[in-house]
Amino acid sequence: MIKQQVLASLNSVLAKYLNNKGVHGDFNFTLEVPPKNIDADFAMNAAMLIAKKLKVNPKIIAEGLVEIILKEISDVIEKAEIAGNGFINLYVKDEVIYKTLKKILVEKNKYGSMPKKNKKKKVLLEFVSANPTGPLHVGHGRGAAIGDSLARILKYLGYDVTKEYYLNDAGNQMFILAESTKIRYKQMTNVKIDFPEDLYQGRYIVDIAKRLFSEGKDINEVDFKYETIKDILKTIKDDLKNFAVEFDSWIFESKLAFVEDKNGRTKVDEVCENLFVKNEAYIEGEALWLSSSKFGDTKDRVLRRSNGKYTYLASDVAYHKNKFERGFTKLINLWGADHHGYVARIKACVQMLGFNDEALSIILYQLVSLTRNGQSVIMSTRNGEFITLKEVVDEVGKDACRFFFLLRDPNSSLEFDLELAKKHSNENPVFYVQYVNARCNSIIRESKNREDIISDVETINFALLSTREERNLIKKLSAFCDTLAISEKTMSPHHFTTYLIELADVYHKFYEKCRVLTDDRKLTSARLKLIESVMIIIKNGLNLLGVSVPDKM
RNA sequence: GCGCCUAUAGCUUAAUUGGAUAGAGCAUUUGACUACGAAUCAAAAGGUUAGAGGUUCAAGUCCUCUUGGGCGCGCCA
Repeated sequence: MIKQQVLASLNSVLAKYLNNKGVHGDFNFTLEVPPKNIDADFAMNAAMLIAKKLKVNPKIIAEGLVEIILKEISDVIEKAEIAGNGFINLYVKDEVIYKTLKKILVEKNKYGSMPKKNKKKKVLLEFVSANPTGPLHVGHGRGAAIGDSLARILKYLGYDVTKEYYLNDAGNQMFILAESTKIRYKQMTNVKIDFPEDLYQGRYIVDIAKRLFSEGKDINEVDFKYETIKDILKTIKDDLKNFAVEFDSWIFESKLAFVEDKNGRTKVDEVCENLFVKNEAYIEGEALWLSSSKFGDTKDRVLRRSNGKYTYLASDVAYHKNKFERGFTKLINLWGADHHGYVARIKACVQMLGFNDEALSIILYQLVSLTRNGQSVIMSTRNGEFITLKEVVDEVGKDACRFFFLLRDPNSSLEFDLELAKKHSNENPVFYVQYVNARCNSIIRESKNREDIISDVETINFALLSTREERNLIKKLSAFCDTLAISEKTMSPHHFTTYLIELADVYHKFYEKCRVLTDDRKLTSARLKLIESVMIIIKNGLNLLGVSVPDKM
């Protein structure tokens, strides 16, 4: 918020300066937080950028800028200095800093948020979308955490977000799945039969068969595919719920793509014909091919096989068309990085359907590498040994698990050591952050014994918060808004874990140095307001990550 | 073989998207609890950002090459 205000003021000054010089064009200058050895609040790089354009010495530009800054916006900037290399170091007026604090206290859980006015930003965020062939594993958990947090952040910023889970229930994997349950069922009826290796081995299949068997239905009357998917889906939904992830919309491939209308035509028929007519698809060797190489794919892809059956890609094209038809203007797909080979072709499809390439963003997250006592654990839903999301959540808790998943850039691989995650100790950074809230609460509880506390925000003298630690803390609180901005820009929530850890660090330093409850009534009141703000921001930040905030630990 | 991603301290990693002396946590060493929670703080040590070139006022970040790692290359989903 401080940064935004300074930036706005500087923009107006800069526009005036450039206008006087007769220079046109955009200068995307930035305000940086300077390194520790420099005392200033912000550093601006505008002089270098302008100097480059005008081909003059940056120092001359900087001198001119400093002069006009001090003249025009002295209500915001206390001091401006030129650094040797052309940076302008800015010192923000105390009033601006304190105003932020007031804003946080007044706006509370809306601080930094935008009203839901961006109707044009109707976002469809599709994530997890794991095939219903087994419970979610740890890798899906990362996708769930990232997607859900991203949705929370975008909503906070005023986007109209729909979270969607797409179920591939139409492929021949489903046949194998149904067969797996059926054979398990048969084994229970004392029929001697081996369980083939290429079927799903997991225990959950046995459990489903058990349920069906206990219901006593005749084997020929049971719809194994339907029953198996039903149970697995329930498991998936339960696991997600325990992970604080809820979807707004569930889309079944079978229903979306393969249901016939009154003329006996499906959506896949429609979209393939459409592409053929548009000359984006052609027939060769009796198969229907998509000309995806025209739009950057490495080769063309089959939509309909020579045997007349559609590929997975075909129904996916229908699905993406459907997304746009439902009025979404921005599609975000969150995929595991092992699907990267699929990006080019689906992007090609979007363009062939007549939509802007930018309308679809595909975020890839690197898979979780799971280790146990240093030994890597192979994760496969087909294998006997795999670690489910539920197992990890049950062991380390929802909060630690989510925080852990959100700790890294999606594009960087995440090492998840089960033994380490199981440890319920302070090695986990989530405790470091939550501890801030616990400490704050403790002080608040203690302060309830006093009757001389000033609670009205307007009568508080914030100028008493004058130590370096206090000023740093307020500035860090204000950086909540910057974190929102960068998260939006990069479409990643991981900046918030980093931010909260940094905020916690600054808070603990403040805590050591500045005692809150003292004999000084006015100072105590001001500091109590400061920690109230800290609690608001910690809570807001953790909410965006889907992590809860205990008052006591 | 082709394509995408990636390489930062002993380990796990961040870096406001091209900015100043590359930040944290864990592990190691040292110090601080008779006032609000020591799940904390203060300090030390740890780096040629895989290597070599290039672009520019400025490169961990962009470009080229080399090397190591991950993943993907079906008329599977």
